[in-house]
Amino acid sequence: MAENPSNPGPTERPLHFIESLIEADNASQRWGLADDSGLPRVHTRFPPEPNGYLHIGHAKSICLNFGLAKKYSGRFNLRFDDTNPAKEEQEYVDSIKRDVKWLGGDFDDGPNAGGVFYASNYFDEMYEFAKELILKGKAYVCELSAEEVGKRRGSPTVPATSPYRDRPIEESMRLFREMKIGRFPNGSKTLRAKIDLASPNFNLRDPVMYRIVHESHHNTGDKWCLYPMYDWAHGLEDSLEGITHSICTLEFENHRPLYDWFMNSINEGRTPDGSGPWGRIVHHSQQIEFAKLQLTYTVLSKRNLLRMVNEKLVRGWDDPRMPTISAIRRRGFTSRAVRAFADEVGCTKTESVIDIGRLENAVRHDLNKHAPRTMSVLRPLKVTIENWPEGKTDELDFVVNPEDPSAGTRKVSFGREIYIEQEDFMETPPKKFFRLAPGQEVRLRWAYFITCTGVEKDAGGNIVAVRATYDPATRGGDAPVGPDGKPTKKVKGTIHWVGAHNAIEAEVRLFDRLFAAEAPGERTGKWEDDLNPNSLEVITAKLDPALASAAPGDTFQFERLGYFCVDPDAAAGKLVFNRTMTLKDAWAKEAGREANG
RNA sequence: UGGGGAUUGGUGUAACGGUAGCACGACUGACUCUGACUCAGUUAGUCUAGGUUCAAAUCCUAGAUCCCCAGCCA
Repeated sequence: MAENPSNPGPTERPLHFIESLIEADNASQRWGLADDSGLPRVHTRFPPEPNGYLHIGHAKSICLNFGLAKKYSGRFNLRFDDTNPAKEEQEYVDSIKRDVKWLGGDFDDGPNAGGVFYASNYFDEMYEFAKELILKGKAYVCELSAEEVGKRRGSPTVPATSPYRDRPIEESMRLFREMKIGRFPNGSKTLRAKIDLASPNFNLRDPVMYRIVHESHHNTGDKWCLYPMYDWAHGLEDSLEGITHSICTLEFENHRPLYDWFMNSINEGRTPDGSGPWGRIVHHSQQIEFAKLQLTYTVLSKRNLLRMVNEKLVRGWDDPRMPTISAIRRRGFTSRAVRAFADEVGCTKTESVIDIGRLENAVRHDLNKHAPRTMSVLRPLKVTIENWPEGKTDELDFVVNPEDPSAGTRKVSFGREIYIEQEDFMETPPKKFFRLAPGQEVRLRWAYFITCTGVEKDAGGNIVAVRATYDPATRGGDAPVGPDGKPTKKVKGTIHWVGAHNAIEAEVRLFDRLFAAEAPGERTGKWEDDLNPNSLEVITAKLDPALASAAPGDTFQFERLGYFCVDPDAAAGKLVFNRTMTLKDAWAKEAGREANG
């Protein structure tokens, strides 16, 4: 993760609203001082439910939460909010840990590590707190079925009802204990908070705190058949971990009154020194909501991503076309680029949709600085240099990364037969086409100037090969210098090439956006209708032989084409590359303009 | 027809009663052995209507539009 020291890093940007809030808290020492650093306490967390793979939207949250801990010398926890055994799996726990770590969220290592936690490890404490609420007359066991509760829910102006609301405390206590030891079937009873059945905020209409689920849990096994609901559990998790700023997305704004009600109810009757019947006051974190990330040309919901995987619309969770963290990692995005992107798009309460181009640019920007270059040809066209001797080769210097002088140079081998890109040749070129054409001279990068002398076609009239002559005075790609010290000739175009005598072949997977519409599903109501049929093209390319030793995950720029990385599918003797991202292409734009008049 | 939020160029995002700024995109141009990168310039905005004020994106009033909420999901 070492940044180039010559890179000044991200420029100063103004504080966003959460940072302002934290700085105000720090100034007033609202959360006290940390024992180790003596600095104002800042403790954040990322609390995923392990029921799916993390995606780029989660990345924004991870970068936000970890970034705040880092910025204010605080701590960052990874916490699995695993309160629903029916949906959660160990596979997801493992993938989430890997993805958070990859993004730089160092939850268990380094100065900001807070640790990894599981809501399910707090079930005993939560159970005790629940009994306290029953004792305080703030919770009761309800025997309405889910269906009946629905019917009795009321409307914005009509209150809800429950016939069990005023049952004696002792009775609720007895039933709650019996719920815990498995005496009742699923759905037969719940523990409900006694708040306000007439509240216009439905979350306060006596919400369920516990439901009975006879199902094995990935962490606690069969110890429990009683599972806490999100609203009840979440504030307690934050409290137990000493979280200062409990950051979540906008849809939880309506839940904040409930979050606070639970904490205030627990603290009712508690004292700072623990005197009195209920003990010491517990920590009450502040919930803060921000707008989650939305992207053009992208579907970002766990439910729909799961469908894409299950219905085999993609090859899996880590199909490089997916917006999951594991997919973009496989595709070759760097976590550095994702972090820069997350920082650039900011953090507000405005629900905005970010142009996917911003993410793509962040990746280009990062890889431009770091990716070694190669010359590789995706769609080969053979060129024979007629005035180059048969069998002779020439070893020429190639600059590994012009953006990074320390990367140095290496050799590339030139010969009588080479491959160039099909689209770098036109028999009848338009005006601003600076590449190879009959009678037209171009530079072969780092090699020689060549002039096209002829075209070979098959019976169908398709171009199958090209003939050319080279200028021996241009070795290395430099035009000869005249007596005045100036180049004697200039060419407008420089194209890449690879020697036919030593090129290696590899599978290359060309990805395009998974969706062809800016807002998938907007047109017909079904995002499936906007799937891009051309989101994957697999070709066999002619590569720079230096790539023969590349290992999975290695990233390169194929000059003039884009960034490519080795896919894990690669095996000994069988290279597979993913196209991470194309380069910007001003010529494509120009050519498109000409085509459209 | 209840409650909770939001609204500034094409897209994001600042400005917290005192010159509407920045980034991305787009468009020009410069540079270039990657039609890349980089650099310079241009473009374009305060949801609407009233009001307060010397002065309003900011304060007040009324309205408009969009998002969230009636899971024993999170």
